[in-house]
Amino acid sequence: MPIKKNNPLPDTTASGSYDFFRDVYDVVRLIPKGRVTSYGAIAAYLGTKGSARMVGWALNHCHNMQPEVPAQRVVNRMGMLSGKAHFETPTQMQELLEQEGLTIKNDCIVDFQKHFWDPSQEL
DNA sequence: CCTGTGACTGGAT
DNA sequence: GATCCAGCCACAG
Repeated sequence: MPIKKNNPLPDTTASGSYDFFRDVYDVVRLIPKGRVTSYGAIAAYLGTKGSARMVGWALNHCHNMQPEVPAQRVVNRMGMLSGKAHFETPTQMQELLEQEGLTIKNDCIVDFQKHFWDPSQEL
């Protein structure tokens, strides 16, 4: 179930209809430090299972978002940093994760399963 | 309105 | 196993 709480994002973006985005950002912000989740898990939690791409697409717009979204904690189901290219520098995503106590090897989170955080199970 | 494009995923090949 | 393939759906042009 979507979070649907009153979370007034600065919005702007003219187009309106930012419900999906807002929900994605809300869930991502709830990911505990040092834990990670997958696009699919978030999509499933929001009730749009199978639309993991939308989650990734939403995160692609999180750069100008306030408050900031810890997008580094969202990776694909294999635990790979598939979105690192979309950060300010290609190494920032890995560095951020390492700062949170995770180990990255070959763009892959070591013991991904161990640090996995499933919103539909934890929330 | 129609088309192309994804920070993805699960099942088929 | 590794790869391919087809859904997925919001958005920009």
